Amino acid sequence: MSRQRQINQKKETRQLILSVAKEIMIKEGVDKISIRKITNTLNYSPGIVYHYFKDKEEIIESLLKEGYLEILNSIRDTKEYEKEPEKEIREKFINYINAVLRFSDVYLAIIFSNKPSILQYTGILHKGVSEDRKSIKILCNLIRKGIQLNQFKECDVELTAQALWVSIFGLIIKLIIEGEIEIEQKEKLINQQLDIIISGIKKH
Amino acid sequence: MSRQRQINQKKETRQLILSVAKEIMIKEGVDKISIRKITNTLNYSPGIVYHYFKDKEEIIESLLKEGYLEILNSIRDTKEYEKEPEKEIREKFINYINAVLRFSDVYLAIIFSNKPSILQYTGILHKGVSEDRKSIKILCNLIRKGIQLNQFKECDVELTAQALWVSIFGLIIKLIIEGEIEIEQKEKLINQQLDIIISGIKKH
Amino acid sequence: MSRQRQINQKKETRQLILSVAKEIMIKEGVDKISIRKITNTLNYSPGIVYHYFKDKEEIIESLLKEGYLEILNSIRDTKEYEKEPEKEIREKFINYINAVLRFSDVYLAIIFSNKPSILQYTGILHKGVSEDRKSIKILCNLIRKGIQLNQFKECDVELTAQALWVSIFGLIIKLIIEGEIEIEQKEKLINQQLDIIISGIKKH
Amino acid sequence: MSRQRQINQKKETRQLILSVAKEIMIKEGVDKISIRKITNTLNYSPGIVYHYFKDKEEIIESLLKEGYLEILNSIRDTKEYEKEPEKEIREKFINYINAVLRFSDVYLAIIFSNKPSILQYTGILHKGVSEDRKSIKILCNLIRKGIQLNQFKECDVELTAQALWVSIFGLIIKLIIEGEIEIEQKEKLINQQLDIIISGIKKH
DNA sequence: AATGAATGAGACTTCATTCAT
DNA sequence: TATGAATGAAGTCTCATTCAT
Repeated sequence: MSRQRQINQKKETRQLILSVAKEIMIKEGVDKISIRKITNTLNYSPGIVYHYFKDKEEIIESLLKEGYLEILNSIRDTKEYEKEPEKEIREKFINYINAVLRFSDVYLAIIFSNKPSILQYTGILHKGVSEDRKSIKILCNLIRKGIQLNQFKECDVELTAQALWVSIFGLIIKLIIEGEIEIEQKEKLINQQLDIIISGIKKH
Repeated sequence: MSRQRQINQKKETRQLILSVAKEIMIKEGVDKISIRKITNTLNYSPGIVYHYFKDKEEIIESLLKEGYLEILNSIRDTKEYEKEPEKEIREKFINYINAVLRFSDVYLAIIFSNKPSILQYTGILHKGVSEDRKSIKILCNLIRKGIQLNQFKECDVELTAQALWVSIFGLIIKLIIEGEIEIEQKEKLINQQLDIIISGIKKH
Repeated sequence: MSRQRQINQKKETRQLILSVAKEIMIKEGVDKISIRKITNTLNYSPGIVYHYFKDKEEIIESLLKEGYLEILNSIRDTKEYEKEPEKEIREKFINYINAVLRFSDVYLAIIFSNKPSILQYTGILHKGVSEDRKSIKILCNLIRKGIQLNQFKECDVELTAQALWVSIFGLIIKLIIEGEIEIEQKEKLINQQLDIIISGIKKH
Repeated sequence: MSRQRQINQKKETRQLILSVAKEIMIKEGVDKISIRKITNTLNYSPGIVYHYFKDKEEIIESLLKEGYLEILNSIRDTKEYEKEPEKEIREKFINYINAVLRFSDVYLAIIFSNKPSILQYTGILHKGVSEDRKSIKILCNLIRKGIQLNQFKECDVELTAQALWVSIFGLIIKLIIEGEIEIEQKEKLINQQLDIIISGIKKH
């Protein structure tokens, strides 16, 4: 077998393990992941896992980082609307909501991870967050543009961005936890949420 | 021993078990609760627990229900302001936030339980929630009053109540998870959140 | 079953576990002891061990302490010879040698454990040992008496006690390891050892 | 590649494996040696070891034999002092102690090995040992010389050699097991040991 | 000569639960 | 009402070894 072939296969098996781990995480939660469950599903023996991962921790971290990347990637490309920050905010949030809901279990796991290595990426309530969290920075810029265009009220921009973000975050978490919401109701909820918070920052 | 005496003592022991379970939950999280840990702490033997509870599941459920009641109780008594629904909403939410933060671990455990028996008390996104969840009902009433007084915009009252509630919920969760936020920043965040969502429903 | 009966049975089972552990220790060495081996031998399930012992460590410690006590007990009663420290030293060492040879396997296991919890009882080379190890203290006193009686040379008493002890220790270990030594040869070796070290500390 | 070249390389790799095994043994003890640890260190794969050694057992045996040789070699070259057997004995013992302490783990492993192939080299208590154990023979000769020079007392030479050897052996074992002894204390102990046993055989 | 995937056994430990007493 | 002995399954991890490549 060629070297490349081997490396690929190794990656594939890693991926296989991760995907089973992910299934478990989705069905039962992060800390219900167990090496035994994984290898039973794959008809492997427990030991072999340690050929691909240092320990269980590494599996979980890989899992979360992977999920996080997936989410980030799926948000990346939203259009810009030169003169319509409101529209852009709506669209960005809708994209974010959808991306997160697609990886909802991973998202929950990330958000509620108390591993420092992950925590450092998820904090958004501190003062100065707009410097170190890109998504908040973008949101701030949009709000600022809206103010400049005389569409939004004067305000503390960062605090406002945090409030908007947190509002949407609350909705997302609830949508994930409650799970089986009808699609129509879900869309109504999302729209209502956006209507209210945007109406809350607009000039009248 | 009189029948009544016996029943009382039984309740006391149940309560004793629950209180130890609660300590563990707060210190280590819900699913670190174990019968062993409980009985060790109480200098009881493991078996006896099954005299008071069907199984571990029942302990946890009792625990969460109890905690939930504690939170609800601590919100119940807020003044009513005849002509100022806005003020009343603010006050109720502030009370709620404070109550929850006082029992934050229990709250997290409850919120993130996806046990159906608990979800039935915590779900608020479904249509018709204002019928079966008292706090949403109250919120709806306040919104309705605001509309009648021509202070709030016409809207789908239930959807609006849900949006408001979810906004605050998002903030609470973030406050709990991020933990060490300066008190000043915390208050700014709370006020901003309330300002925006209320501004979002007010007539202009 | 009466309370006392129960306690006795608990002790018996503890003892049962210890005795199996001891067998393994003697046959294969201390760190070949395993919970699995113990419970397999007893047709128990592994878990039950933790009902009787905190962990493996506790089993081993109990084992060694037990053996150590057996040895100590068998040395305890030696006569005192008011004016003949030399004679007393000889007799004490001979007693010690015999006691140890009676429990030789346990002795080896104890001596060659480098677990701190055990070393704390067996270490004798450190400065100040005469304060915390009784047998060395006694030896020191005898040497001191010999010096006062002008029978022994002036010397650093503790260091001398250590040297004597270690000399005998070396002989014991060798006797144990080599096992099948003729009794006559054995006695010659013991006497020679004593002759030389005592001659080594005497005044001439 | 020439046949010779191949053989050489094979030997080198064997040696490489042994040296890593030795490091592990010294750091963690003989029975913490594992094929995995060895090959991880060498960036080899586990399987390859079985190309050079039949099994783990063979590695350990090689290791011990090698270590034993090292110890022997490091003692071999001590000067001879024509008229001072005492000085020579001291020096030989000091050399021996140092050599052993340098390979202490190997020494322990050898001493407590119950593999017959090794046992046959380590017995020294039997009558007639001076015929078949070189180091004892040398010691006997030195003692005999001391007697002839009227420096040492008349005695059973072999028994005396055994006593001396065993005394030092006891010290060595203790030094190894107790491990962290301050260097100053260590030297005091060694000197005291030598002083006493030599004083014990000298004429006065 | 060397790799690396895989196994199967075994290590310690924790747990929920049952059951005779 | 309560105990405590016991199980059996599950948890993570390490290891020696084999084998196809």
